[in-house]
Amino acid sequence: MFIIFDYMEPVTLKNIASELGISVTTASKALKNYPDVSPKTRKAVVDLAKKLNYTPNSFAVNLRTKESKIIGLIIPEIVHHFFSSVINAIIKKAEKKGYLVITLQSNESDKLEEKQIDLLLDKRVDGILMSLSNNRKDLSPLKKIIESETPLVLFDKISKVINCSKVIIDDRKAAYSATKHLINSGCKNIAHFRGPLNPQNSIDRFLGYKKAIEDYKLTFDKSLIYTCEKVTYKEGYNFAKQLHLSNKKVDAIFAITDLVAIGAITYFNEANIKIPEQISIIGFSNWFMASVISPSLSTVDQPGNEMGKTALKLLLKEIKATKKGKKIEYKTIVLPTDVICRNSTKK
Amino acid sequence: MFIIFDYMEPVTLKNIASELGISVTTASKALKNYPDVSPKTRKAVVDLAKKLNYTPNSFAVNLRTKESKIIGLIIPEIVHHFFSSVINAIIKKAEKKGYLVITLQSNESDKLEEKQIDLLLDKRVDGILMSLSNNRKDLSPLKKIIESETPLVLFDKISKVINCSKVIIDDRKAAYSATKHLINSGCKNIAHFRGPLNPQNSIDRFLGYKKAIEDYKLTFDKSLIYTCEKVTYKEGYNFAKQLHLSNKKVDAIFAITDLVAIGAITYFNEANIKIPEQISIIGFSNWFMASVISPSLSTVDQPGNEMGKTALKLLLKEIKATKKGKKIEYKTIVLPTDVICRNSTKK
DNA sequence: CTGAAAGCGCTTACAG
DNA sequence: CTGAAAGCGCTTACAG
Repeated sequence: MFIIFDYMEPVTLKNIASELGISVTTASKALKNYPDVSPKTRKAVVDLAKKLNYTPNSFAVNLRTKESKIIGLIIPEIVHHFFSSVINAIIKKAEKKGYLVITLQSNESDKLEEKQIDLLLDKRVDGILMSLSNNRKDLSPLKKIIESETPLVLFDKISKVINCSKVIIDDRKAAYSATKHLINSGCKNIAHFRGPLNPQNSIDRFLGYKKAIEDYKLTFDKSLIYTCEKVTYKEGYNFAKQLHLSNKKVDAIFAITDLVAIGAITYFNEANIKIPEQISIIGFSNWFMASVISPSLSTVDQPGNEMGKTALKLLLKEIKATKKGKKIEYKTIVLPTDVICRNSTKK
Repeated sequence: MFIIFDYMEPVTLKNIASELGISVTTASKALKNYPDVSPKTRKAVVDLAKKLNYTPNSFAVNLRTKESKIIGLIIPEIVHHFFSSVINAIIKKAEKKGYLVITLQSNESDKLEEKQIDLLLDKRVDGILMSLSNNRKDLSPLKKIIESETPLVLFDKISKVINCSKVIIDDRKAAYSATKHLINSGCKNIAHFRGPLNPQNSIDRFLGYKKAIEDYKLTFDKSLIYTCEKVTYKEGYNFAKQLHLSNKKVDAIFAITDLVAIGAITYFNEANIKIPEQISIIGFSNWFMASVISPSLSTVDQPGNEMGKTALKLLLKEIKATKKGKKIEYKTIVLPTDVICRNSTKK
């Protein structure tokens, strides 16, 4: 045969068909294992396809099947151990299931988050996974996703009023356990470095803290609540300093996040305040660093991997159901957390 | 008018055209600002498109234009501060330029890496950005990318023999500076916790270390070289212990990575060895944690953000050139690094 | 200024 | 078992 393919042009079904003197239809069916193709023809097609390194043009496949085989993921920040491990789990599992993942980072900006939702919808991703930015108040962008019939699963930072599947931890309970751990170890005046006022997350952790204080007959003292706007290391450091210089009687801190807790630890180390003898500190997330800082940080383990996996599993199920035109029933899955005792709290 | 669109069906150009009684061609041109459309028609189309929330079907656009507007990114590990910040920069900048990013993680497995290359090529991404896994020896998968005419830019962990653009730091020089910093502060017996034997990165850092030792007339001692297979915290910890128990005369360590350095710091802290008085430690990367650990870790700043931005910039340029059928000239960009002096080394 | 037509590369219902 | 035809939803060269 003297048919030569320009090696730059990708091989198409048409090439294969004409090379073999058969129709595009048959070539397509042969490669897709349709039963109504003779073994001989099938073999010829498969062999030639392999020889020419044929791969179906995904643009054409997408257009025909109306599926992108892409999942969109929007998170507030990648450079954050918890989210890194969530992404990780999602990407890995998606790949196994034949999906690729487009990741976008809202940077805690609700405007950007909205644009990113539009980008993903325009791209016609098969489903969207989101952890909301702290400032999200207007929920219409989320409703837009749902109206577009694109399956949506929220995880970690969710909105209770949006009607979709969710994967979360019980922040209130987890914060309760963390505070209880401090109380059980003998602490009586426990400060809380909380997160911003809006996100459900930080509200729940605050409420869990408060509940524990009250249940165990300690006095809730509003002046021991410090509100981190950005939830940074720096804020942890500064509030620790502020607390110290205020001369308030405090023997423990429950911080919204390990990062904030580590900021506090750094300050107290510098100020020569002994942890946990003079002040106990417990964080939240079980970031890798928590085990490495000195003293090592007691914290609440937040299962990032598990959360990513679970969220993706739910999403894929909904994608499948949607494709079949089935009604989706939304689930909210609550993953368990553990308090991890290290050296920043007393035994 | 009584034409009603099923609200579930996405709006197409055809819908708009028939609603307005014009052709699809004209509707398309109107939205794409072709000059040969009357202002009146244009306005009608644009208004209706807006009213109906029309967005072009990207599958169709992709198929027509043969562009996916997606960039593929393969890195060894996401949960790693340096790569997180690279991803970050890439995603942000890509978004601004109208591209979305599919991220894949090779997990240091060359087999997986190959599969992922195929996935991205099958997806017909417009370009690929890669940082190679440590085990990459067979370069044919990379050549496959190049043969497919998909622009490829390697960053950080590259292969010198592959003919494509690259963004790197001068690892040898950076390691030289780090070692020199130890020497200048009075250290004479400097151990090196190096990376695996294969990756160029770890070879170069080793060579930079060795060069500095020799230039400054210290004796290079092979027994002071410890090779991390996985470049983990644990290895840093264990080698520090091994080194300590060996009773070798050593007053400094240059570690391939902050993570390894922090492992070492943790061991020495536990063993009550004073840093930097008894042993100085310098790391590599300037991971966030380096500034927070105690003592804070001197290190080499590796500009992740800059690297991500630069790599993407090069890639987009090549994508544009390829589209125009222009010849690409490959560049290798070397980004500057700095030694950051903190408290784990003497002044 | 407008539109008919071709075509991107597939998939699949249908006819034979 | 095979293939002609329609169609997914766009874009664009071309004719008028």
